[in-house]
Amino acid sequence: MQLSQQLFTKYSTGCPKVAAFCYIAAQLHDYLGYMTLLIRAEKKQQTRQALLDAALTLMADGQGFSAVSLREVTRQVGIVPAAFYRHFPDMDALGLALVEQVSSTFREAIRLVRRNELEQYGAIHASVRIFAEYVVAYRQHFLFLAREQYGGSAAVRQAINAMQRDFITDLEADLALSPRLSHLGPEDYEVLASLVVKTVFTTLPELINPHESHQPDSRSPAHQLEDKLRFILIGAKHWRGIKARTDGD
Amino acid sequence: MQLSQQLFTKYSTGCPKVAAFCYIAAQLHDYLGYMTLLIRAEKKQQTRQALLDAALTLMADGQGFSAVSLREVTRQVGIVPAAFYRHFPDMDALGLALVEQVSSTFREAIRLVRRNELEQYGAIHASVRIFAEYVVAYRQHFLFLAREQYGGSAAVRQAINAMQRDFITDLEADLALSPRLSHLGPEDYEVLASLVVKTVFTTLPELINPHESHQPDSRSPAHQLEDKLRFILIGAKHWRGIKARTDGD
DNA sequence: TTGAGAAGTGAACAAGTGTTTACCAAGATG
DNA sequence: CATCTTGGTAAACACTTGTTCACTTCTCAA
Repeated sequence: MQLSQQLFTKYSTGCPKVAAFCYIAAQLHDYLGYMTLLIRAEKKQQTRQALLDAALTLMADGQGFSAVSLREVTRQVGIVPAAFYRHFPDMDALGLALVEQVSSTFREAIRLVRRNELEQYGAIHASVRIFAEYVVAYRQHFLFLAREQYGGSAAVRQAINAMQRDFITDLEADLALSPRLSHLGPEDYEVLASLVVKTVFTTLPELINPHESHQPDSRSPAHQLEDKLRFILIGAKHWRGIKARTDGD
Repeated sequence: MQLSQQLFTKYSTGCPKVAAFCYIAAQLHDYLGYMTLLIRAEKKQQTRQALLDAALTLMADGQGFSAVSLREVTRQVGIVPAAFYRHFPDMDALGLALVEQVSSTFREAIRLVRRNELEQYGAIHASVRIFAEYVVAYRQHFLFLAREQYGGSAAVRQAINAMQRDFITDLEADLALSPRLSHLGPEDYEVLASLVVKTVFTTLPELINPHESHQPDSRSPAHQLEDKLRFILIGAKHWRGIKARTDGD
């Protein structure tokens, strides 16, 4: 590392014993934990990430993002409140960074589900299972998403909504390619995609806390989500356009 | 009113003139504005209601319930912070009272929709229209519901979830009576009811703020909700039980 | 090697918060 | 009539909050 070499060259004065000592000291220095070994840019980003994680952790106790104070976050990270401003101008800015980060893990989840769909097309069961596992693995991220989609901070809320709309648009394009749904009109795709995405979003809390909202006599949250998507897609398959309005449902 | 009658009987000593005067005085008393005319119990309840309304009003500016402070609420009502404790032990208690109140206006909305359903069965269009109008009329209530269903206060969140489950149970029983859906299993009813209720809940923000989340090129929120419910119910009609799982959707 | 720049410090600031206490005026009650 | 009850008051309490400022280190590059 750079630091160890600096130390090494700084104190090596020709004396081989001192040189050897310095070498060992430098080696030691290299393994003393991140606070001492990182170059500035890395260290800064690490602190920034620690701030983001701290915010998520504090939210996990049940409170919303807007109830998490700047000081709490810095306290959790172990820096002084003023240092916060070296990374974000605002708690809102931190919230937006959080949205960005969380939305990318959501995208990754979708990518995983899609890859599965390509292998064995149409398996809702497998898709939901993969998605549910991913949600559990990234609990905090999805908890943030679920809680703040209608939450207190207007900026965060809007950002999440924008992200959701992106997902809807993507899914819309996807659905339009399906030969099974070629009988739908362009506006039907949009509504259908919105329905699917919002159904997934509302199921997030149940997927995250299966114990909290799950009654023993009913199906598991993942199983319920499966069935819900099935209801929707069967409905789409039998959709007959504008006429269905008076079909009697 | 009770007070006027009290006054009337209290000072009516047999003399007709006094009786007449007291009657007029009592009448006058009834119309002198709420600060001076109410008996204690009524006045207390009125202040209590003012506290509840104030909380809703403060939330309408965009912040979540848990971000509304006790002092803000009392300030808005015009009483001193300490007086809050004459009505609620806690802000959480106020939140729970709010849930109760809001849930009863939701019940009223459902009652209206149901009555319409009886008149002309199966008209999703009319049902959604009635519901949407009601939502707009009681903006603040439904905003509270939409925002706090996953919001910051754990107590409020749980109360709303319990309420939602009640709705789901009711709808479940309703669906089970429909001859069009007699091919569904008992667990299917539950999932279907949950899907419908949650779809309605997630659409609340769009119904409340049509301008905020509505893109000009797509259908109106109410129209979208109609179509979503139609997708779901058509799916239910063509549901073929457990076999549908491998039907290829 | 020196100097600029930036992450983090520590103390101070004016607000705002929830809660408690003693007190008052007025309705309810005997 | 006097007495108790109670909704509301005023002031104080011990905190916490966001933001600022001058400061110390320590990096990195010239």
